[in-house]
Amino acid sequence: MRAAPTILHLDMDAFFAAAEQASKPSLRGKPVVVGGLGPRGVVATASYEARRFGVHSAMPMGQARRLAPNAAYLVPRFAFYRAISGQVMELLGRLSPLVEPLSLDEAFVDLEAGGLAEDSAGARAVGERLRAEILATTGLTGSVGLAGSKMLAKIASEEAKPDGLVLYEPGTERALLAPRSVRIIPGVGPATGDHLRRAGITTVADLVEAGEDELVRILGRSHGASLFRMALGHDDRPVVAERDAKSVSVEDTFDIDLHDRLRIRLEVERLAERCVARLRGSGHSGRTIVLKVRRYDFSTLTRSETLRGPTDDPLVVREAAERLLELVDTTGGVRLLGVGVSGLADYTQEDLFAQAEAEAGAGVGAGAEAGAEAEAGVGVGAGAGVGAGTDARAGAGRGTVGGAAAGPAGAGEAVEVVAAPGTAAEAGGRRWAPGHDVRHVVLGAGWVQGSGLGRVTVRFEEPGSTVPGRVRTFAVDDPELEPSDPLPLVPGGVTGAEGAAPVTPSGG
DNA sequence: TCTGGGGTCCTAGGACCC
DNA sequence: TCTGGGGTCCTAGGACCC
Repeated sequence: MRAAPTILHLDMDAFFAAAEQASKPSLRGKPVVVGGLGPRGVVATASYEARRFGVHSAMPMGQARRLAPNAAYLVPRFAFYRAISGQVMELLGRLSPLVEPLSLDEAFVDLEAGGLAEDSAGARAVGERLRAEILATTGLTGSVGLAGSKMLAKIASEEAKPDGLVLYEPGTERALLAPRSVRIIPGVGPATGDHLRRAGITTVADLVEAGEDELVRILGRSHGASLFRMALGHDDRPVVAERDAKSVSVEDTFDIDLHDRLRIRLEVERLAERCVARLRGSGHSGRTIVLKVRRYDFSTLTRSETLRGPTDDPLVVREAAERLLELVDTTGGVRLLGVGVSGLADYTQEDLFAQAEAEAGAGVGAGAEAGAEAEAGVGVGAGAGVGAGTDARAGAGRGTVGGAAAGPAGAGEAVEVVAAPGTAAEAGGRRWAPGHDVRHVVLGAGWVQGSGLGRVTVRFEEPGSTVPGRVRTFAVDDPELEPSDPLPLVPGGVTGAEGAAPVTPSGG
């Protein structure tokens, strides 16, 4: 705990959805939902307009579509978000050497370590200036919480949303927390919340009254003790700039459950290769290989194997994953497979044991780098591409509706951005995923509004314009249309497409 | 149209060791 | 011929977070 509110928590507002609205003028002020569009997709972020319909993060996409049928549904563009995140983190880095990113859109900053603020007034000024800089640099809004501890700073930023700043004076913590639900404390989720409720504890004041011994009895040593401290407003966790990664993993949920044992094995091999590519990309090796299987009934199990020493050899990881698969009964079907590596060594080291084993096992590791590029840029990510090939497509594609084919969106215009659920029309290896950027030889920059039935519908507009652009439909194999990189949100800004020449938005 | 993907931390039992 | 007490490693599962 510190005497001045010099721990800052920044949380960008509806980040993915806001980034999409900033880059697509026709979506501003409209409900936008970003997430997996497949039959098993979930919502990653809903814009505030979509939240009014009851749509929220982690909700199954099908449910979101029922609640907000006229919202725009987009696939996430991670490379784009990462670029914006980089700009924001850069601004935070100017405030203090101690910046702790929690995700692409969230971070703690220790203002005391930065020497920029030593009292409430100073901290507030820094926070407001930061918000202005973020808006000017990215075109997006973020909310700021300031307090004497991480927990309170985070609660403050939540309270500040959207587009606000809240500062809690040190000393007020207990009174402030007392009437709130136990769920406001980070680390208290649905299960712990239920557990406590059954014990008659629903508010933070109840936690304090219950006392540490009682909480330890209910929740266990570690959780109980830390929860009691939090309830009192005691939290002296430091802002930590760099934390070493502890594990690397990849997983895929399949559009349709997998039954064929050979196919399952093939997918495990592919996942192992992707996992190693990521492991190597981060400069690590690891000792423990983990296979994750989610069955048809959503029950999830893991099997792991620890090697004698760390490895980053694709063949070693793949063979371990295959051995682990042999331990799992997959009758009934599999909806998810995952491969992970933990017990990371913080440097890539040649592992003699693993090498020897590999050499003994089979012709040494060719085919290794294969999956290496998989991660990069593209950002189509999220489950797409998984079911490719054999899996059935759900239903016939409802083609994009161009109801709004021309002109500015009048009030009430539905922004229909829909392809056949879970699909992105594909032609010549090109995927027209909803929301992704394209360029037309004649008409210029635009984005995919939807696709299906051999057609792709594009709205031609750029971040800088103030009115929605016009919509045109093309054949998916139209040679004049090609995928392109994101345009900067503000003139001269970053695009997420390294090396791409920034294009100044029209009218800028 | 029920439930993503990438992480972290904690618990608990058994093996093993001193 | 009924019991030890830690500490550490490994495995499996679960809660939680964004």
